[in-house]
Amino acid sequence: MVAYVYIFLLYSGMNKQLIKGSLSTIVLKLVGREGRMYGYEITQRVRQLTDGQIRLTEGALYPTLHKLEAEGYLNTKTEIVEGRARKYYYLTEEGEAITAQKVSETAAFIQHLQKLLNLNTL
Amino acid sequence: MVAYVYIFLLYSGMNKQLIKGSLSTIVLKLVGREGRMYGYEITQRVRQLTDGQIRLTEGALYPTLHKLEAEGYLNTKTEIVEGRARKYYYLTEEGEAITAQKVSETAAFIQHLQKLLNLNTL
DNA sequence: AATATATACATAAGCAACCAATATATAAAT
DNA sequence: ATTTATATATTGGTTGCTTATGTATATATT
Repeated sequence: MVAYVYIFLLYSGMNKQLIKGSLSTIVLKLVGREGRMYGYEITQRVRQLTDGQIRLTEGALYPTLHKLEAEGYLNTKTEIVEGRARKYYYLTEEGEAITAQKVSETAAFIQHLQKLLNLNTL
Repeated sequence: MVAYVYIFLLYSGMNKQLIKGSLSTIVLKLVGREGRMYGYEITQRVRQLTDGQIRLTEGALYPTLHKLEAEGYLNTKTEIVEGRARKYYYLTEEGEAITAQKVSETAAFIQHLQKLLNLNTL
């Protein structure tokens, strides 16, 4: 007799739409605190720091990185590592300033959200 | 002689993009805890609870209310109060369930965001 | 040798959510 | 008479994200 075990993987779908405007802030902050990061590394770091619950897709990340670079908040340096190109991103001075500003705005917004949703009392 | 006082109102513009997909959650939660609310009242409550820092515009609110009603999460009852029509919104049973779910998802997201932005240590 | 997985960057199409502006209308205040 | 506050609603536009696709190399598996 053979026992068949059916494993149902229920992908929650709850992963969706949870970034919403805070993506550039997250990217800037991560790059700032690690000194330099490349795109793929950022996706993995976000996944790791959120226990796999937030998955940063490339379609969202790369346009955001390019935009932040165009705005003068990030600089790049491409290196070849193990046969593959890696594009490292660094904060510019302006990038450091805007990061601090964006992080504090997000912190304020979180406070408001907690008040509106009665999360303070939890 | 007449002294003209020019008052320059500098609208910060920082009000922008601060709702971030949490609008329907906020609306549902507020209506749920007050029992019933009408649109204008919601805009004023959000403004009051956030010390004027989050301004919920009508162009965002009314489509959201209509959508939540169409989805079966809100019911309405129109009353005439002091000559003006007021459209009160109530949570349906489904609305109560989805509110609890959305609030806990938002709470989880806030936790992730705080970790990514190093806000825990503040 | 062939295939799959992980690494690494990137773009295109499309949709949902939000903002700014506008519209209508009544009541109260100046 | 005009402005402000109350009250609901729509339209047009933009941004930000998702899904899907594309390219390419290195490593692991079969």
